[in-house]
Order: sequence, then structure tokens, then C-alpha cells
Amino acid sequence: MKDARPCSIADTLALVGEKYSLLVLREVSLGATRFDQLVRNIGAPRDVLTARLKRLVDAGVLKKVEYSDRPKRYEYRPTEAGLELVPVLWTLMAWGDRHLHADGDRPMVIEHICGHELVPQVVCAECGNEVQHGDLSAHPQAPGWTVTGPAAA
Amino acid sequence: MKDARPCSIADTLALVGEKYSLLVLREVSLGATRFDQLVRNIGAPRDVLTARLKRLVDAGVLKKVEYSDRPKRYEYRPTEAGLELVPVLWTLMAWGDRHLHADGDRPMVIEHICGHELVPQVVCAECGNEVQHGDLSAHPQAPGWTVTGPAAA
DNA sequence: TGAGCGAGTTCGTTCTTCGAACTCACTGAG
DNA sequence: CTCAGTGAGTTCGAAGAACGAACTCGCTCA
Repeated sequence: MKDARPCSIADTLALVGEKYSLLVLREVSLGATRFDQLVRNIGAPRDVLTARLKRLVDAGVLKKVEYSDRPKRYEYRPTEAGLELVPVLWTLMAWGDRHLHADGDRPMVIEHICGHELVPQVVCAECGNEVQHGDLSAHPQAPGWTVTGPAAA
Repeated sequence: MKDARPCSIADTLALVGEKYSLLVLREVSLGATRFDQLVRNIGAPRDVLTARLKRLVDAGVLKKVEYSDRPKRYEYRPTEAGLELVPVLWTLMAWGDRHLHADGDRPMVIEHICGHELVPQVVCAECGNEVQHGDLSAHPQAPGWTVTGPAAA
């Protein structure tokens, strides 16, 4: 990572891309907000989880909310910024369902309020069309980039 | 990760969630497909990159394409499955631009074919509405899940 | 009085990562 | 022909992170 390109993808992954971080977000977004629930549901070592939670709180992705005075107890809830990251999880889930559980035995199904099973799709907010790889062009704003142009499959 | 919940998010992250893997996908999707380009642009140690590339090829996210016989040289290109993962990158980038570069000095801008700057949005493929956290409900299909229901901010 | 719980902390071992140096198969210049 | 250079890795020792079991601390309830 020494002399890497400046990049918001890399910056975001530096925050939430460590092992377990996105699984923490999955859990808190589903309502499992307490330390021992997270340990159980994610299967992470307690000390690692402690470190991840601290990082996510410091970054403003999670916030600690006191749910008991005496003894002081806190639960972890997603912030607005954290919730904005949740769609990434559904997109990853859909990819995993498609490519890693092609047999159809998906571990979980998400239902959208419209009544259908959620199939997340990434669209351009401006024109509403699905984002296709070939429809994009990169415009570096910072030094360090020499883009060859999107590659074909 | 011992006794974790069965989950396509976790499964997907086990494949592409290791350090550098998604940055490899960023590079190859932008056309930097060769080993030394990846080393330079990502800043990863060469041996780690070797391991990541092998994993991504084995998983069917990348494929090796020979571009020179004598000496044998291969480049790494995204497969169809790999390209399906790319929208995740733009979503992460947008989050980073919004929350980590709030001052506006974004390292890169992506332009959509519609002429506007790309602002990716995750929608329900069925009804076309933006996916809001509160509009979803989880339906576990496998044992190991006890969902409390979506949490509020 | 004493078991139990939630939320961590501690600690020794094991697994990864790091980065510099090295290898191997060539190519192209002198 | 020789020799510097290049691309794509491999090797290796040191440093750092993850693992998991055990322990602590504050408190509650029987």
C-alpha cells in the first residue's frame, strides 16, 4: 500500500475493508447491536472485534448508545453514514447468491417493501439506467493515474 | 469466523474481501491488467499480490490471458462474474467521496454515458425504487439466524 | 454467599504481511 | 556474443495481526 494511487475506493476499504468490519455492519443493520451477539454471530475473536468496533466508531460508521447505566453498557448502532454503506452489503449478497450458491440454497432472502424479493441493481442516479461497465469513463483528478480505458471481458 | 452465521455476504467477502483483492478488480477493470502494473498501482507486496491473483482466478473472478509466448506472459482480465462485482466498487467510491472527501477533492470522477457524473444508486430491480434500509425484511433460509428486525439510526 | 452475565482485556501461539533481494526467460543494443 | 534491461514472479527473515482460551470487573438475582 506504500505508493498506491489516491482513490476513494482504497480509502473506504481502509476503513471498512478489514476482516469482519462489513459483517459487523450486517449485524447491526439487522438489529444485533451488542458485543456478545456480534461475537456469536460473526465468529470473530473478541479482541479483534473490540478493535474493529473502535475503528468503526471513530470513523463515524457506528455510534455507541448507552442502554444501561450501572453497569455501564453500550450497544453499537449504525450512523447515517453507516446506513449508506448497507446497500453495498445487499449487492455483495446478491453476487454471492448468484455465483457461490448457484444451486439455489441461499442462506437468507431479503424482501423489499414492494412485495418482491430484493434483487439489487446499481443505476445512475441521473438517468436511471443500470450501470454497465462499458458505459463509464474514468477522469482522474489527482496525480498517480494513467488510465488505459475500460477493459473488455 | 469459527461458528459464524451462514451468509452470502460473508462468503463473498471470504473470496474478494481480503486486503487488495477489490483494488485488483479496480485496476483490471480500468485496464491495468499486468503484474507489474498491479504492483505499482496498488502498492501491494509482490508475494501477496501473487496469492490474491491466484485466489481470484481460482474463484472465477479473473482469468489469465496469454499475451506473449516466449517468454510466456499472462495478463489478468475480469470474467463476467468479475465485472458483475464492479458496481460495488463505484458504490464504495461514492461513499468515500461523500464521507472521506467531503471537501470535494475527489481523486477520480467517473462519467456515465448519459453525460453526467456517475452517482451510483442501488434500486430494487423489481419496482425500481431506491433501496432504503427500512424497506427491507430479512428471511433466513438456513439455521443460525435469529433476526431482531432492522434497527433505526 | 455465591452463581451468572455482559463486556471487554490479557497473553502466548500461530498465521500473514512486508519489502528487499533474487531468479528465470527472454529481448534489444552495441 | 555479451551485457544491461524487463516482466513476472519466488524466497526469506523480521515484524505485525489474528486466534482462542482464560481472566477481570461491575453488577444482579436467587
